[in-house]
Amino acid sequence: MDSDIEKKCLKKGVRLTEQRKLVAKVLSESGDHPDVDELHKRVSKLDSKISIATVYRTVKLFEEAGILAKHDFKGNKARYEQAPEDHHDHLIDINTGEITEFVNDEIEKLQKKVAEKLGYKLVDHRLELYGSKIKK
Amino acid sequence: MDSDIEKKCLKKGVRLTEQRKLVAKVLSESGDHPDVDELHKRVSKLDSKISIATVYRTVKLFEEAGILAKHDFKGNKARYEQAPEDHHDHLIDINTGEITEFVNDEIEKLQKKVAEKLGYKLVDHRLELYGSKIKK
DNA sequence: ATAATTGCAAATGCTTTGCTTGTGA
DNA sequence: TCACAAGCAAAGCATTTGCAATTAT
Repeated sequence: MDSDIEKKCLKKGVRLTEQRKLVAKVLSESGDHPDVDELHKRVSKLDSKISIATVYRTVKLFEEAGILAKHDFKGNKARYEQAPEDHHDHLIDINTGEITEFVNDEIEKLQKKVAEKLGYKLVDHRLELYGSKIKK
Repeated sequence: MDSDIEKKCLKKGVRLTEQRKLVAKVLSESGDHPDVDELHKRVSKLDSKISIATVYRTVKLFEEAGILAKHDFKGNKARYEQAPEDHHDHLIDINTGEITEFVNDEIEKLQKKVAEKLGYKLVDHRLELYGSKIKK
């Protein structure tokens, strides 16, 4: 029943407390990209006493350990998702907020190329598409 | 001596006050991407009485009028630049914070294609590269 | 045992806002 | 003139932090 996240904590030497296990559990069962408030709400159903400060501390810790990915989409508060095996980017529906993940190797390669042409080693990047659904 | 920004204000019916003119002037003379604090500092040299609230209100107004572009790069406060004629993206030096602008039509096209394949009309996007300088 | 973690509330940092006075068209 | 803008200080919002009590290893 241990989540992937718990395994990663052990590997990284992150102490596993009851609260951290719950945050890990909720996040590994979330298919979406909740913000801290939403995360706190979900975890509170399992432990009504957990404080939001702990949730903040936990996601920060997990993010620094490479266990979670943090996203600051335009106009929103920070959202989190379990750090994916394989990199992906996001398309955000500007009307509903719905998030779709996508991968495009060609864009990835071009980014690297652009950085190198400018004399940089590409260390990180952010690619977000904002769009509205085409009705058919 | 009127800046481009002043002309745009007239065209958009934005009332031109002394303070707004100064913010416009400073921004059109800035080659970089200052945050509000920095902008306030620069404008204060021309009018020591201008309040930072006015600077905040002005950049928001200008942004909504399409006169300025706002950027929220990772881990930083909001930065502004004069809205460019021709679209460009940014590469941020993770060591120095230095920002380099770039254009890559191929990436632009691919983004549109990706969005369409997912059933969306691309309305906006954000592409930021984070890198470290390659010494040679 | 004891160093790390929690909960709480207070503090922070950036940004916005209410209100009174000042001002551009 | 008079609707709108500026200045100031107070409020807001997401996030962080100090501290005393609790807990994992």
